[in-house]
Amino acid sequence: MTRQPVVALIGATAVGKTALSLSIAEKLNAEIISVDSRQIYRYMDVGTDKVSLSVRREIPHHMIDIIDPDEKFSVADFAEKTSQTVKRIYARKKIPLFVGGTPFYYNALFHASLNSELPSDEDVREKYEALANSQGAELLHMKLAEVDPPTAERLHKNDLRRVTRALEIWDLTGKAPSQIFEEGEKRDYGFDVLYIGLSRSREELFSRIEIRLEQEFSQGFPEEVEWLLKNGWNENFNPLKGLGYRELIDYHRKKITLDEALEGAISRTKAFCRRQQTWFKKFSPAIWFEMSELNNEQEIINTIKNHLNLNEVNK
RNA sequence: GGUGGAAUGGCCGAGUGGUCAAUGGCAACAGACUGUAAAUCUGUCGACGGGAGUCUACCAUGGUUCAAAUCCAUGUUCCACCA
Repeated sequence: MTRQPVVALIGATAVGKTALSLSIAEKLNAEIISVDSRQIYRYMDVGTDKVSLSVRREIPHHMIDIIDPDEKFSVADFAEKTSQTVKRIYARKKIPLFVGGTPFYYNALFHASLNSELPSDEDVREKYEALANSQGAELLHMKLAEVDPPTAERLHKNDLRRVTRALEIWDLTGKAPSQIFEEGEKRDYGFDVLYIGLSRSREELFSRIEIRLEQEFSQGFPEEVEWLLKNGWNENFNPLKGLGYRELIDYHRKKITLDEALEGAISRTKAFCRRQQTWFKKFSPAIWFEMSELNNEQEIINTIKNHLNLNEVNK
């Protein structure tokens, strides 16, 4: 199978992916595919730092504004839909440029990390969640240890999310997840990625996070959340548990002040930034560029062209 | 000037004679991750050491005691109330 060479711009939140991606997309006549688990949702614009509509008219962006905050959407949905999008972009004789900070999604799309067949059922999941609520997380973990010792061993008993999901899979298939993962076929989309990693010092990243959130808070983020609440969305829907959204919901409920909300959003975003870096460290092949060094854009573009075999054409 | 209260590890804060290198939270750092992933979860967190352990620590100094973050005295700083 010949693999399709593609390029993805990765890096922690606030490193400067977006600005650079626009410039690169313009020069390469590329279309951007957002790899961002929150920009997927409509009506969440300020807090997710979406590119403006007017810019998106100039440079097409995909995987943004595709569903409402209460709709179900999984990594598998993302990977599936995205791979279709890539085909359409190529059909148009343009280049896809992946940009975003959701490592989990990259993992599914480029590293064949997902099983082809893996069922999911809301009701079954809720059954186990309810069990955990009434009987405690430990009991659930013990139950998992009975049906799938390796997975129970791997998962901490407090990690209810994963323990529940493992039991859900077992319940629906009658097989141990560990066995399915080992033997089952993986979803491979046939890409050959090169990661262009953008880096900055922690210190710099943290200060950029602060600045960005302060701006968002003064430029409509609180109002955006107020609007979402008025229209029936709340923290029961996962996307509204995101950075800043959760805090601003508390603010609108008068549980905390606006300053406290900002502070909370900042510190949670910093923690997220660290988590992203933990993932990205392991992404390969990757070439890292230090963003505080100016004028490495041409070098990045050359690297991209090289991977996509666009270089020799003009020479 | 008087009276009362408080000073704890980077920060907040619990602890009132031994089981205290000191609960908890925050921050910081490291990590896990198969359809919720901006979610969810874990570990480290006084210094030195692989560890057993050793040392230095609860404002300062002195004291009581076999033993003090905890009790006493004095001092320093801060807060509240009264003048």
